[in-house]
Amino acid sequence: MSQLSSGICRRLNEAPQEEIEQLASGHTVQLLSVKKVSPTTNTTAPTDRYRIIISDGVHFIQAMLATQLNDLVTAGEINKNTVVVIDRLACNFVQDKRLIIVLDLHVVSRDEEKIGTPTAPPAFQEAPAPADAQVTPSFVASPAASSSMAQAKQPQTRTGPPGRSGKSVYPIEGLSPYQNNWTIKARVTQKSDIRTWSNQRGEGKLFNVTLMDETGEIRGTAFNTVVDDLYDRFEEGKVYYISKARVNLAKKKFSNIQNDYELSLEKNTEVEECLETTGVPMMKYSFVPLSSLEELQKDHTCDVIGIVKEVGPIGEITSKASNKTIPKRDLTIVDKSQYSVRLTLWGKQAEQFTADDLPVVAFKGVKVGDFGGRSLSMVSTSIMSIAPDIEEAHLLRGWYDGIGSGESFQSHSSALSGSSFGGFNRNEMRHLSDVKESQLGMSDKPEVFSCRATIAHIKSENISYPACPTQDCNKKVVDVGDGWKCEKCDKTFERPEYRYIMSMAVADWSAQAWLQGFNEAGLVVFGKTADEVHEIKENNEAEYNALMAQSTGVTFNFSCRAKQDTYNDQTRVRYGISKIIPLDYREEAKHLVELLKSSWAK
DNA sequence: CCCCCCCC
Repeated sequence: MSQLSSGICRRLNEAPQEEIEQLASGHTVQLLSVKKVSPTTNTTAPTDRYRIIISDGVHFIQAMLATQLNDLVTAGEINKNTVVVIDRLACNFVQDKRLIIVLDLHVVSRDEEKIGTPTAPPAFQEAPAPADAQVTPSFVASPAASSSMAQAKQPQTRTGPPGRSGKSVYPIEGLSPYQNNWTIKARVTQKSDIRTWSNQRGEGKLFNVTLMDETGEIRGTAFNTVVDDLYDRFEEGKVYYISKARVNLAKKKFSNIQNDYELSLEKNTEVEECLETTGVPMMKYSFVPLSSLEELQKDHTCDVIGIVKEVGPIGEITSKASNKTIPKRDLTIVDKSQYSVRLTLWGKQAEQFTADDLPVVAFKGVKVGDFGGRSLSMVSTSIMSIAPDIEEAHLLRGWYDGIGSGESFQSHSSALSGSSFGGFNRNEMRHLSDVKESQLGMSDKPEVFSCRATIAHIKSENISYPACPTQDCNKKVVDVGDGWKCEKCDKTFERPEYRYIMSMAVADWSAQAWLQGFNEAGLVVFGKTADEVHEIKENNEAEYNALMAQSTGVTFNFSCRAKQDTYNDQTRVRYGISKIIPLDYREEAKHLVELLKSSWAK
């Protein structure tokens, strides 16, 4: 049985803030409960938050799990009765309540019984709240109800750690709207240009910064006169103490920063450069190989690192929406996965990019597009770093200068890959009922979708046609007695080459649909050439029927093209097979495991 | 209070 750090819960419940954060590390506690906090009413679907109850065997207290630890819950690493060591925590004071946030922990043991019979610690009276406080928040208040609390004044009695008088440095991960007396120490990883806007609600100007510390990232925005005050104070890459900014709920739709909140930099916001920058990381990347870009959904963001193999000329486009002209420049980057992808720079970055010495460039938060299969584009929150001093960059440099420069690179637009050119995209799988209900293909242009379905029936009367054997002709040829004539090639051949043209009913759990398949589909379904099957059909009806029977009931992954078609004044959608892939059960199982681990499974 | 991120 584990030895718990008895007494720690009572101390966490009573100690003043500056002591709590020093109490933080090394205490062994048992989790009596790990529960998701009921979602807030806002519609932006913030990250899940977990409330935990920690016990030292004598007393128990409530705390919150930092969202960066959510994976521990979803992966089943921690749950009821898990014994853990708290490595780091933070404490928020919300008027007379304290909110403990566990920032880091590690598991000591699982499958324990509840240790001891812990009780709630004796009531403890915090320093009295100021008289102008109006709201008494519950333990975890809804962020929607937070604006009045964010204004609540708090006693300023803290002394803080050495290095900065009167201020304790607060982790970005722990920031919330419930408290306004904090100072973060953060690196500016990205600073936008000053942007102006004008709409029915008014006009103005703004800029954004992305701030990062060891615990997380947050976006900060300044408007109008604050732009004049602060824009020149921030320099990308430098570290600042920042305090007295307002913490608002982030509208996650508009940014890929991993934080439910964002900062509004205001008139009285304090910004002070910090030269002591140890422990403040330069940048956090999560690189994806260029080969796997097609697994990402269009419009999602990702981090990539590559060699800039080609620098396109500076160009200009005219935005359809705003009618503005914007400079652009396309780069082609390649990586170890032996793929290449086009990446577009905009504006100043497009104009100023000159590197022609095949540099390593890292990109954070670039947007995935589907032009040419897959493409990448810088957006305002993206960060480009030329020849960054990180391990991945050095490895890539070494690989390219050694063997990479001699390799050839696959582009996403090749017929073999790329979702918009007949590739199968697991992340954009549709159910057949959904395909039909959403009237895919009813618009002017064809639309593609992927699905998994089982062959229920193959129209067996006519599955192939006699085709011209000329490479890439494929036209139907006619029997002219002494041979087979192709009108297009104006040639007569001794024998045609049969090609599949088949119509088959497929079904998934939701619906059935008729799919049209051509030669490639037939080869996969029957495992024989159309010539061979034609031969069987002519000579052995029983064998032909057996082949048809054995080819039904088989499941495939498909990628299809839905297209409108008018025949006899009737317009309907036809689904063409652009790719048919036999199931790889190892691959399917791997995907299911990933699905079980994801928040979807909850 | 923005939130557009463009084009082919």
